[in-house]
Amino acid sequence: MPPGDAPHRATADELAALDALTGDGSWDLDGRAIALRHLDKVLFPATASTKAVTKRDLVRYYATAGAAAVPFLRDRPVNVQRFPNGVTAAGFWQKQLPGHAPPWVRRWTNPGAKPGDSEVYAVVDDTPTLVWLGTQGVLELNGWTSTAAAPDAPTWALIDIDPGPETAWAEVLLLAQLFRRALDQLDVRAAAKTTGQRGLQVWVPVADGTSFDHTRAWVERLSRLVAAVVPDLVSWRWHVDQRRGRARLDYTQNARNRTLVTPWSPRPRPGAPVSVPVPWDLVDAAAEAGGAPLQFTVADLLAGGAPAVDPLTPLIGLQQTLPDLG
DNA sequence: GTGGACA
DNA sequence: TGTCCACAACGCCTC
DNA sequence: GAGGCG
Repeated sequence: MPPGDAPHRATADELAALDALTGDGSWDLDGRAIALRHLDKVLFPATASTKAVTKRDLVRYYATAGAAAVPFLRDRPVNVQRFPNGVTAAGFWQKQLPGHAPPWVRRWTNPGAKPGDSEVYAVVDDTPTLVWLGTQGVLELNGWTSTAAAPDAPTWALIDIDPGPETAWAEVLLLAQLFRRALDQLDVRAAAKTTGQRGLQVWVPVADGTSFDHTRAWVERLSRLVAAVVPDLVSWRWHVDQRRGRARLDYTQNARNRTLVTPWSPRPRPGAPVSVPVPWDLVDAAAEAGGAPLQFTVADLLAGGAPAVDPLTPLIGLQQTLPDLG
């Protein structure tokens, strides 16, 4: 699929065919035949506030959310977290694409792989590939920050607000707002997304050719400026037990083959939370409400409960030079 | 979820 | 034939 | 250099 083309979103007919499948079968999605088994297997058990999510639900989610998620994955190697027996059983990371993947899954060979390293990565260029990963029990996708064409050149600078055990959600929101204020003053465009857990991230699009050394140093610098405003909320200690429960602003993810969870990826946690881009006005509203939750689940999104606007998609490919921070 | 290495 | 097993690993930091 | 950290 050429870059810029809208990825496929499952049609009503395709979804009806998925619902009608009993037992093992093959599902035709956008011209690709996807083998499906154990569709009623529970991958996320029910919680007090959520219903169980089955493999059929997950496939349906990927088939519909692919239209939003694939633009963030396209042309990038992907690292995945797999839970073939559901989120309550042991899972594992996978980088190397198994040889039995369908031939239409795009492959990228890492020229920087050392002996013993993963060499062949999947590239999620279309919705059927995403759905196939779902059939393999992929419950979290981590796309590279750089592209297959230029693996040493990030396209995003990533700000990761990682709360400690003593960090309140309202404080996470405050930190995000402080980043936003700083970015506004610098005339830098960026958008936030939930992580599906307790943190928030701010993604900053950067111009082609920017280096990881540059994005990492820039995010560290900006994070230290923000932390100086609220020194009691942030710790710069390396060891967890020396952070006194405070938040960490983790700039070190800005490196080759270091990844953060992809927008619209589920998280392998009870309730099937999803990492969702959120407009700044939603961050502000949650903060003004004293720390109202900003949490979206697979079930919420299947029911059409996403924010009305995805503020991150319009930033894809924005050629932005990071300003000098003095 | 799947294939490969063993018994 | 069945059962066990693998399926990631970089840069930063402290000691 | 080893090991924690994410």
